[in-house]
Amino acid sequence: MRKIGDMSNPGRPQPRSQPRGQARKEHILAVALKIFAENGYRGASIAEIAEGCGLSQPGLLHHFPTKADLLTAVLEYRDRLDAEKFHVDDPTPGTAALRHYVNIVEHNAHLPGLVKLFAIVTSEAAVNPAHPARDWAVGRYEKLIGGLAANLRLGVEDGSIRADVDTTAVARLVFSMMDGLQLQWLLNPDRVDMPGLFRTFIDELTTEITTPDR
Amino acid sequence: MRKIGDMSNPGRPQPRSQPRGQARKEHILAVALKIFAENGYRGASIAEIAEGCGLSQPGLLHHFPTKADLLTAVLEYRDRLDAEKFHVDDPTPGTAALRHYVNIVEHNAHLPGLVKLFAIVTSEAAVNPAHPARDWAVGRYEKLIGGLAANLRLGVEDGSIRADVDTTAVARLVFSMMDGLQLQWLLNPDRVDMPGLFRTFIDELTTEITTPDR
DNA sequence: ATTTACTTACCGAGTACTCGCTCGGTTATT
DNA sequence: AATAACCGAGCGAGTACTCGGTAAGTAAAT
Repeated sequence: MRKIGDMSNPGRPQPRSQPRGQARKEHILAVALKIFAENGYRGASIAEIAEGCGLSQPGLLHHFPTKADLLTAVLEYRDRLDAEKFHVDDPTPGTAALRHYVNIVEHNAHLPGLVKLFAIVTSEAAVNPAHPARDWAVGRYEKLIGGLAANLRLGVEDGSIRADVDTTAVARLVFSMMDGLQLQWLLNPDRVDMPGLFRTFIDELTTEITTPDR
Repeated sequence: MRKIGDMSNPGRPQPRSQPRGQARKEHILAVALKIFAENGYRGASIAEIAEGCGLSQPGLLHHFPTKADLLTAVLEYRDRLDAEKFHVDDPTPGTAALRHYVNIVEHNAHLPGLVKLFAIVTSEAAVNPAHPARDWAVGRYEKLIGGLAANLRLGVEDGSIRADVDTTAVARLVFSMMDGLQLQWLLNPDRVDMPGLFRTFIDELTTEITTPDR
């Protein structure tokens, strides 16, 4: 715990508590994201990231003591930002939850850097059990799938979704489709309409799992 | 062209034409596959592959002059083997083509090494335009999607598949689902029933695109 | 208001190591 | 005699990370 708030001019909005290293840190995270995204973990070098920040190598390592620390900081930072933007923890019962992810995919279509980061890091972690982001990747899927499945279960309870639907299985399919489409889109952004394809998938899925009117 | 066959003992079945370097080469390809699969292109080292073959580094480079050559040789070798095993170019009209891929996914569930190789190399290529396997990845999707779409179009022509189905879009969705499920399965093989999930997806998809009986 | 004590934010130089790849040569096969 | 199949040694570049230091800022004590 540190006491910082009570300085002489409380009126100034000021970056809040963090003196200035915080701004530098966020800058580093932004640069690191881009370089990790295009080269993966092993392919990215601390030197390159440092240079992109106008720092020396030891200068960067002052803020993030190891390369693995830097990667996990980038991932956590992005997760935190995303959790704020899309309030993923709010309950959105039923098929509305599915439509929510259509919006996210549309949003991601304008952020290839982010998509690349998640694609490459997830694959690396999937393929190499010792990868520094392994726990992150496993936990991320758990969180995503658990959250969507919970929302779908709410839909089952209120009767809008058929009772015989395996909500976890559906959630897995949804995120598989998201990730698979991202790969094709990154390889061929002009010919692959990622949001459009995902939307048709979600539309068909929605009509399938919705309780039929009688 | 090389003339080798006419040696003194034509009765022996012998590995066919290639003297012995061919056997060594295939051994190298098998070892390289495993190491590329678990570390990606950049993360894998020629030294490690050579050691796994009982060769020195220059000894390996005698057979494959550069690292990129070795990777593309591995990928082409696998493609050739797969094309022989699953005769992908045979026309299998209609939804039978979809069921064919269910079999392949079931088969892949016993070959995590292969799945890893394709997952990591595809992601690397998707994320980095200068990746040595970029053309391979783009061309592979083109071939897979084109082939499946063509088979689906046959189904449209013979009336078993609805005429308003966008066959290319459906093909893209199928392979997206394959690749996305592979990631989740690699991260969590015990909890993710990859073939089962893919089969339910294909089943639902099949009923959707089939012409309704009237 | 100034000194003292401490922390933060860096950098230059270097360590020990790995990387892909080459050169010059030897051995085995045909 | 010719070619294929190697290997030992080494090159130049890059790797993550460390060491020892400096300069600046901050907080409390005087």
